[in-house]
Amino acid sequence: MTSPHAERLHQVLASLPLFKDLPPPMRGRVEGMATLLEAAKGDELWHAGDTAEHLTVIVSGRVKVVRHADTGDVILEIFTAGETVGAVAVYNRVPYPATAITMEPSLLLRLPRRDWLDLIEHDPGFSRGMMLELTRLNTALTRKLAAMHGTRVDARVAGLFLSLAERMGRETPDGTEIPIVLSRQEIAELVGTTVESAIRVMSRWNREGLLITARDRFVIPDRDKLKAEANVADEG
Amino acid sequence: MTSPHAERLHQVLASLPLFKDLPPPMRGRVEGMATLLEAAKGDELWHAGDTAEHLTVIVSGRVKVVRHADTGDVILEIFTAGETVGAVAVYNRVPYPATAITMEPSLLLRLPRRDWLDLIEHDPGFSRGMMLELTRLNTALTRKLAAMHGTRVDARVAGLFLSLAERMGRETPDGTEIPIVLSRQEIAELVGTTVESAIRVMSRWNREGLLITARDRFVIPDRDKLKAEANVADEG
DNA sequence: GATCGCGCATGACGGCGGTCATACGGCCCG
DNA sequence: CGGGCCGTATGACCGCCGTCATGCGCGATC
Repeated sequence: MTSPHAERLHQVLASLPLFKDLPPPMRGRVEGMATLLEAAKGDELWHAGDTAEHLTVIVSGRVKVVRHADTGDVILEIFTAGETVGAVAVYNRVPYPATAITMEPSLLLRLPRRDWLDLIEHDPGFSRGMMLELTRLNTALTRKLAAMHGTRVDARVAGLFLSLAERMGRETPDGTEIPIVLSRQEIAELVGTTVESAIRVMSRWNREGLLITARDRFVIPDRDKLKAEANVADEG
Repeated sequence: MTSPHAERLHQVLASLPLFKDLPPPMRGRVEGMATLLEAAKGDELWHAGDTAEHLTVIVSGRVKVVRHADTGDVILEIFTAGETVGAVAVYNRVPYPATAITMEPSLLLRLPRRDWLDLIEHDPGFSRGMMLELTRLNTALTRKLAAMHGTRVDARVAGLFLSLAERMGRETPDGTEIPIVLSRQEIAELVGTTVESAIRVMSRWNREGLLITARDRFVIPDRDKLKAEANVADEG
């Protein structure tokens, strides 16, 4: 029973906020049901249309959820460590409405649908957690939808990085640092434009020192200047 | 106790799918908690940012949920009789993320938050209904988000009316009839464009007989032709 | 009936950004 | 080491559509 895998699972469950407050006996049962999955960068966790049989929790790494459109793909949301992915589809046993792809080497916890439902039914904290997840996703989607429409590409990209700075930024002497790798292609899909347009904006800001692209991170020297850039287009 | 209002409430609850399968004693309790509200066309049920204290169920009429953007408003969704509005916000006691406005004279049922939560907790059908509502909204939003982005205005408008035809269309000898009044302004907000662009598309289709605007309804003589119009732009 | 307001319609203009083409550096792999 | 692939970068073109302006028809209000 103390295989390397089981041992690791035990540690993981103890570290995840979602599980660590669970009463020990219940957590023991979860250990018997869940499985760990290592994924390389770019792996497809599932494809739009697949049936949802497992709840996925991100232990480490990042996962993007992409919706295919005829004119190109759109990244709906980026999820990071500690968050769950695809909860809506799993709960209703509905085909996934979008595709999930890892953006880095990631460690994932997968919990069979039925066991998760049990958990929800017996632990009020779990169902509350799911509702919270749902509302967050919902408001994020509505905000994105509203931002998408009239606003210019510059403004949308600026908004993207400002929200990233808020969610995972770290203050340094040089400015706000966003420790994340994001290809121009992904930036484009996040704000709903083409690669070329994304590149144009990013390289211009690189020249002007507004937003610097480093090897493994982005740096915003002056957040207010970037915010100004976003607002210029707003007042249309 | 049998005031006109109470009498009417009794009838309404018996007719609403959401309540009519409730065990009679429970339904009796609901009658004591809920209130009816008549709203004229254009009334604001609530504004984005308001705290959500009541669940709203549409008895008759239609309600649009609008998100304000600096460049103009976006209609996120249109709800019709039998559907609930704002469930997410009410459940989590979170400020409404968007504004709700009636599109016609409407009759609304309002249920205090706490009573609704009680209902959910004691009637499994209710919680299941809410989850369904949530997923529907979620998938609708993601679809809209994907459609919004590259596609041309023509295609988006065509998509709008095709989905309307599916949701509330009736077949007649003249084609598919959509019994709904929708101003050009509202069409524009639904597909995320300006009034002028919406007008241009609509009047062109009127001339060409693709989509006819009547006094109180729209008519699609040939659904396939409209679908073709939507696809022309797709293959970008 | 005169006036106002609102929704609908149409034209002119200009710019943002999508499309196409080309180029360059880094990395993997034979 | 040379070749192919991918991500990044930059320029040219042009078309969709957002913006502004103007006009018309209809219902409402006095």
